[in-house]
Amino acid sequence: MTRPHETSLDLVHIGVMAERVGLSLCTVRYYEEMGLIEPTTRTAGGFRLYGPEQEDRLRVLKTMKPLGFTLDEMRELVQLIDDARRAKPGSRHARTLLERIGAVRGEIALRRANLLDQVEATQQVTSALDTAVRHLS
Amino acid sequence: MTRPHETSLDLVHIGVMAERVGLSLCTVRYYEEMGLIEPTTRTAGGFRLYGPEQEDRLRVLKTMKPLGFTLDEMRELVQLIDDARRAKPGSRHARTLLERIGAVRGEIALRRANLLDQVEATQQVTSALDTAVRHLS
DNA sequence: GTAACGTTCACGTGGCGTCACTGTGC
DNA sequence: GGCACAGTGACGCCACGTGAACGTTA
Repeated sequence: MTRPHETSLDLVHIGVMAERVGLSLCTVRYYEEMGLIEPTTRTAGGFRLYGPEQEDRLRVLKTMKPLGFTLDEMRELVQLIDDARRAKPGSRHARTLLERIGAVRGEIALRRANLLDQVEATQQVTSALDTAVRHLS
Repeated sequence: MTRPHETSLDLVHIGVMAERVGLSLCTVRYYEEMGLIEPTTRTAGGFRLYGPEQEDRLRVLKTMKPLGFTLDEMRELVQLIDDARRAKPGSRHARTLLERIGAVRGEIALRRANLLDQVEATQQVTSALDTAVRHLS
């Protein structure tokens, strides 16, 4: 019934969106300045309004961040996903996109392996602490 | 036999040490400026010389870094380990140190859990890529 | 109308990287 | 004595955080 033209109903202010995805207002605005994301629209007074697709985008960005990617790389990735969404399946363009996606997946696997290494490394720190504990008691 | 007074023989320059532990010269010098570590001694000309115990210290610092600790927190930790090494076992001081060590271990466990969460989170990014791949082929 | 929330702009911060230039060590 | 290595500044950078001063909205 209620199909108010075209645009979605659940547009939210930056505060709500930031809270939802777990990023600070500052970060979201900075990501916009760096060209990683844009609000769906703005109010007459200039307030940013975000729709659900922006929420997805922000979630992707948030998960990428701790993997040690730079903002440039993160922009590349979300761009890539966007392009893929819009590309004609099976087309020539689609194939080159598939290749780039493969490369990105490789990068992610690498970072993931690094994270696991770091997890193991924590053992060394705790064992250093263990030594201290044994000495003290 | 060879007990050349007191000091150890294998003192190395900053370049060698940095290479060994996998930190940059800049980082090592910066850590010194921040009070996290000091060279065992210096040459007459002013070159930094590091002994094995400094290597241990740097390794601890290097493993702590990716856990997201600030330099202040890292300084606290290495100080703590130092104090523990020097404290009289079973003493009153030793007990308070043991408490602080326990707290630090808790913090490390927390960071470790965070790392593991991030590892899982990579799945979400790759699955977003998978969706794109399925769409393209 | 009044709080809470938002805007832009400018400056600060942490943890280094990067010169530039000079001084050491083998 | 020559050449790599090291020394100390000073400045630059990224990814935000932190106000200030002011406008918007439920």
